[in-house]
Amino acid sequence: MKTVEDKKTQIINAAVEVFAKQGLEKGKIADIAKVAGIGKGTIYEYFKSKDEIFGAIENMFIGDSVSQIDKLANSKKTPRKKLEEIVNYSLNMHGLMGDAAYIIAELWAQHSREQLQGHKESHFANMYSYFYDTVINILDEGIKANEFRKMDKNGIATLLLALIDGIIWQSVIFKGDMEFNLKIQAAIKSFMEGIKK
Amino acid sequence: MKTVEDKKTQIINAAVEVFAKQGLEKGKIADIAKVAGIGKGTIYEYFKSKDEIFGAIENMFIGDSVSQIDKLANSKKTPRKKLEEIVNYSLNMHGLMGDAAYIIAELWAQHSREQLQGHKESHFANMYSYFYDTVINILDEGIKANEFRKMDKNGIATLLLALIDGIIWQSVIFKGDMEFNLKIQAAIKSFMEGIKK
Amino acid sequence: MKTVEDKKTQIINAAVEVFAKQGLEKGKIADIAKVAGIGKGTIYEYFKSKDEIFGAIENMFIGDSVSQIDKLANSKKTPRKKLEEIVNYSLNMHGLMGDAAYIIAELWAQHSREQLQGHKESHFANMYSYFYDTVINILDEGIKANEFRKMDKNGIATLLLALIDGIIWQSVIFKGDMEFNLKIQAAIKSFMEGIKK
Amino acid sequence: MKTVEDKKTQIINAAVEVFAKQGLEKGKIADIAKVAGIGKGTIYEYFKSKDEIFGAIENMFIGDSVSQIDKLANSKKTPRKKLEEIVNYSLNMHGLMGDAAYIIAELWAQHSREQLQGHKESHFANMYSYFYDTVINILDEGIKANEFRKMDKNGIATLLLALIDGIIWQSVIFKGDMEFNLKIQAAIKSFMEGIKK
DNA sequence: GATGAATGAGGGTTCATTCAT
DNA sequence: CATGAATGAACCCTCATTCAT
Repeated sequence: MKTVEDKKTQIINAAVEVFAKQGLEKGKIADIAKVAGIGKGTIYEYFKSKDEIFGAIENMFIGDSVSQIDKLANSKKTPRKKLEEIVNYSLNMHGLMGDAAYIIAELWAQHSREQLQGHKESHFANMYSYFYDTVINILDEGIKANEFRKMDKNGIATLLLALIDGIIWQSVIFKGDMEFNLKIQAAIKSFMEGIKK
Repeated sequence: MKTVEDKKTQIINAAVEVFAKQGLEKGKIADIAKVAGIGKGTIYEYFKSKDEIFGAIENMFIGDSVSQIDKLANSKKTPRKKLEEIVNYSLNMHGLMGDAAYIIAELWAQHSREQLQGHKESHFANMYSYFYDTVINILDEGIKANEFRKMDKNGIATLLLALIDGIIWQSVIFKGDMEFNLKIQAAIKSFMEGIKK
Repeated sequence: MKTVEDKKTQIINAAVEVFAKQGLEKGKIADIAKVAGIGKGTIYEYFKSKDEIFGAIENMFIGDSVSQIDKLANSKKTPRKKLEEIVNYSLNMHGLMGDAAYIIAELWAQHSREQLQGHKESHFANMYSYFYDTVINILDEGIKANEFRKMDKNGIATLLLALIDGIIWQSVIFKGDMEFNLKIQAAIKSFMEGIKK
Repeated sequence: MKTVEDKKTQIINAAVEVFAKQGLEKGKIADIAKVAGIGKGTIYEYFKSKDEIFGAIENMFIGDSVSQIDKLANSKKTPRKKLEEIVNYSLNMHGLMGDAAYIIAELWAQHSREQLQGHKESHFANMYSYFYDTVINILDEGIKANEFRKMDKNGIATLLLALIDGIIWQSVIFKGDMEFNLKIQAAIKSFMEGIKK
């Protein structure tokens, strides 16, 4: 039995596919409908507008990311393992979300523009602050457990988050380049070396 | 006396202003003309299409970045100083290019999409490879000069580039947040500490 | 026990309410269903199309008007009294039919257009001719009864019908204006004075 | 040389033709463009929206009517002659404005609806008040000139305006019916008889 | 009979591009 | 060269109607 939520998900998935291929603005509602295998009008039974679809994708991405990071942060693993898994999750996200990275980039830009113009608060900024706090906690934990050396936690946390973003960002461009994946692994190792006791 | 190049620059500047405020797709040719203080038709005397304006902005950005990095890399400074200045240049770029960061993000996404679909080669990827090689050289230089410790150069270079991108990316969101600027400085310092001898 | 006719009436009433508020074209079937407290699909069990609902409203209006005028015309009152009551009935119709006056205006226009284009005969025109004959008869009666002076019956009948329409028409605009109501009473009195013996 | 005003008039004329034939809502912008012999987009160079076209038609109608009535009221004719000409002008308006009567009816209904819902003040109501005052003045003039008998001016003025509206309204339905025209003439004559000294 | 989810034709509006001046 | 009036393809969204349940 299909619930409303199922249907929404079906549409969102089609939308992600279409927007990834054509871009947020060029992606047509008609195409989303075709991909979802439903009629154009049906989409409007579940979303008031194209903008609302944007919002839903954004929320899905943010929700998924937060819950995933949460799960990793609250696991029984060692701090070092936690950090590695957070980085790897982010790395894999591109694969997990399919081509969603393009979409996130555009939503991000769009959102930031609107935020700048005072239209709305940034969900992305909130997400960031949350991730930042989470990383700080793990670092603390690691220091107390004598696993990490004493460090400027703010600097390292910022470095780590920037690293993750940078990797995602670049992976958009170097998609499918095997050599790039090796470089990333090397980068992560170098980072972890830098903070270990 | 206005050369053709001057006029093109005038249009590009107007385009950057408009696209930054409205986005690549929502930014209208009519608005660019208005901001540039010329007629709508005149734009088409200098650019064949809106897409060509996108390309010109992209080239300008890549050209500026490459020449700037080049200049820094070939200066007489110490390797450590060179790296710091490269990072700082990138950091300031957001300020230097005004609101161009939004635009770059969208061009990037657009470009990656087209690349994925086999339409054209990625200027961004080329730019990256170039930056990567430049950083590797500086690291090499630093190790030989006994300024940097022995390290996995590939990992560290990748880490550095990702750091730069991540910072730019996040600065889009945290624009104007003073605390964020402090965190960035801390992150850079942490990174430099990690590679020094 | 609800008969089919009851259900139709229920729908018509809802339709009148909706059309009065939103107009014939802007008034949505979905809203009618909501107001009627039934499902959208149910409306199509009783009416083949939106146009058929228009027709039903029109028929109801014409039927109500004709039967009412008939009743008044065939009553035992004096001719003068009859005319006064016909006018007053029309005057009150606006109140009786709620906001139906707007609807009638639009149906009228729509109908006239279709008639002009040869699509169908005008029920409104038939209704008019009937009213016209009725008034002529009452005038005759009044003249014979020595209650009305000799007159050009055609002219006076036309004048009276136009007066009624004009008042309804204007009352749409001056709805709720007390002063306007006084003016109308004065107009009717003036008219009656003009035909009395 | 075509001015902007000329172009607007050209579009309005096409719009009147289209709306008269199809109705306000069913009349398509595309059709207006076709009738005007211009491109669809061009219409939006001169009018912001379909609603603005409605407004322009309304203003044209009201402006024309007011200026015409004004001219008649301020002429050197006798009061009786003035009234006759005002009535005749209104009668002819249907012919003068082509099929505009249908349009006016719908604008009227639309406008009244909006007014009722508090959206805007009614231009039509203002026009009415103006006509009313004008007629009162003429009646006054006629009484002083011993041309009209003493009367309830408010009643007679209201009667006259209602007569005019009623005639226009009915002429929509009886368009082209010669007998109807005779009846109207008879009605006017009857009215004039009723007020003469 | 009753329902409302699904549909897609249709229309208002936008805007990149053209071209006559 | 420069212009901006004109254009029409394109697209979002609405809503009357259908039909499986």
